[in-house]
Amino acid sequence: MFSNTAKYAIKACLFLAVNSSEVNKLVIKDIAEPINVPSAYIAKILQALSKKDIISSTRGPKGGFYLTKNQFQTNVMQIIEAVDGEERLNSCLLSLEKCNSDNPCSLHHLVYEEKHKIKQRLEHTTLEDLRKHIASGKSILPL
Amino acid sequence: MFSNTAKYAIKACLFLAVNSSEVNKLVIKDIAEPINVPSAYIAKILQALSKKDIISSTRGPKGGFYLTKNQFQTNVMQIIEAVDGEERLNSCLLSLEKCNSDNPCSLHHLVYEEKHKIKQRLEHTTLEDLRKHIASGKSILPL
DNA sequence: CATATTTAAGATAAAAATGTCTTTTTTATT
DNA sequence: AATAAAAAAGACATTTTTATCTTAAATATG
Repeated sequence: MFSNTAKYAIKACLFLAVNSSEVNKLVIKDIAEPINVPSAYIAKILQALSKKDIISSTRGPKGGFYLTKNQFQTNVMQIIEAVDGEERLNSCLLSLEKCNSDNPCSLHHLVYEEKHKIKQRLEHTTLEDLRKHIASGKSILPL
Repeated sequence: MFSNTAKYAIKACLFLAVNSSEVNKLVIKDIAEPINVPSAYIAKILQALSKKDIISSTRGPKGGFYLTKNQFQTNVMQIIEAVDGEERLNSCLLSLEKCNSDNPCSLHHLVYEEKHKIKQRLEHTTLEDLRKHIASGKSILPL
């Protein structure tokens, strides 16, 4: 479905959404530990996310990672695609080059509809949505 | 979702379902080429599937791989689990150890229902079902 | 301006997944 | 019995993913 790296990326963004702001930046170590991802590795991922403008960072003392107001509106799919690329999530279950409803592979009908729904949900769910969800106790943060 | 190896395994089983029988065994080369998987690699996968009794094989001249009548009733999930293990498909999207509806990770509600449906379908779809589906032109074999 | 703190960048390493090659075992056929 | 055809088994190689380490650049603060 998606890579470990994508999971890590989502975890980190979510952690930022809950715990950071432009005036409360978080240093790598303070992200890596609670989300339980090796810090040198999450550093690389954050770097990539920052390059793609999904999160923000500033260097030096008092620096760190954080989300701008706009970045709270990033949806989960954007995070996944930023690290995994478009291909991965859209590829056919049997790796048929051109698998679609007109030319379906043998598993197409088993998953198409649900996969589509999941994708829609990921696209329509923003970090802010998830943050609220956690704030109201509907899901848990422990990562 | 699942590994490349699992895709290959499904392709190979499906190809056997359509093209082989106890009296018409297929040699590795005749499976590898049409499904477009390196023959030494699919050989290893077939070996593993055979060990788990998902497909059958006999050695020597006139030998090869095939499905017994019972084996046509194998469902897709069984094939996936045979090569990927139970863990992979069931693991939480954010790798929470114990993620369930009582203790949901932040993405749980976005995917749970659909993922469950997909799993059910994979469990309820047998090679024989897929074979019929292809025979009646509802999906295509080219793999 | 010097220093300390922090991310950025780049190089390297380890592990896992994918792929290949060689030898052994089984078995049908002559 | 000898031979040839096939899978089984095991060793090895490559690629991709995951992880680490080191150095450079930026920046706040005294």
